[in-house]
Amino acid sequence: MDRYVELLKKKGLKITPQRLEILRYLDENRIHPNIERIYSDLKKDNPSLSKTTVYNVIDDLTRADLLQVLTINRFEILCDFKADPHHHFLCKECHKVYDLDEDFNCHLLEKVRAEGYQVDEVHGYFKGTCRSCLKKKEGGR
Amino acid sequence: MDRYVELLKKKGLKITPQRLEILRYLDENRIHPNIERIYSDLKKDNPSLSKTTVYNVIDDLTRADLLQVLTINRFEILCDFKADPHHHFLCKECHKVYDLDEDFNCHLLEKVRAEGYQVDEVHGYFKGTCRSCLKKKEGGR
DNA sequence: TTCCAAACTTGTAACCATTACAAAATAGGA
DNA sequence: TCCTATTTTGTAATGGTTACAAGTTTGGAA
Repeated sequence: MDRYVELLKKKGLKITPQRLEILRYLDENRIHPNIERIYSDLKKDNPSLSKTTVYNVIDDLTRADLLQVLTINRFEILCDFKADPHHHFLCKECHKVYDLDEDFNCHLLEKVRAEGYQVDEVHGYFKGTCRSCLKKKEGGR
Repeated sequence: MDRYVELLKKKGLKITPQRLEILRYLDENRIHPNIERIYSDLKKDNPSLSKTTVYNVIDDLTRADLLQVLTINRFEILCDFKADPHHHFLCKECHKVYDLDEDFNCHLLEKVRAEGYQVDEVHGYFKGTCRSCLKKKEGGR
């Protein structure tokens, strides 16, 4: 069975050509495209594709944990096919986004610098549930 | 001399009441407010304040490295008075943003979990200049 | 295989945060 | 004190994202 059909089934999402196309596109093009880029690239072979659909599919797939959305800059949302968690480097000159080491490891910053990147900013964003909300949830049971 | 006057002077920015107010507000209220929050809180004592000014001042102060802008979520820009670099935790339940350990240290993730946070996502965003752009810049000289 | 309800896609219209702009006000050096 | 560049302000424009409703498709049930 197609790899992407399988991914969708596993998550209980319906199989649609649009979802398959977008999944395949993001898997095969690891360029962290924004919505506009995804839309215009796929529109070529799928003239009936709507931008609303791109938004909807990205939302669905992100909620299903098949993609992640990068908010690395304030100007656009970038989409990333989700395999192992990994970090990112945004070049402020060419605006390319590079994938970094998959681990949130010791001395990652030093390693990134050793690889020749000039690092001006380091943002670490953890997301989840804080202690007081966890407590509230337990209490609610 | 006022601490904030000094900061602005050091960066070669003109001293204006609006810039001073916003700097003071962000320094004294480490709540990572969005633009709307800054505007409405300061509007109380400065009825003539314009939202455009808040946008302008945040831009100026960020470019001068006195603030940093967090793009931790796709819905809004959060502002953070810039002291030492530090990381952030976004609670997806209450939407609070917590400051974390100042170092990009060994086993930060484990430490965050040990402190009782439930971590679902870890984003590491490095920003600067990539190797090929550095090379281009050298060549351009 | 056919049917049907729920889910999905599409296009348009609405929304709203951010930016552009021009006029008025201010800062700060001469 | 004066003058010019800079900053602030309010309004209007912009444009990415979302809401909505109609049409289409999916996939399970009969």
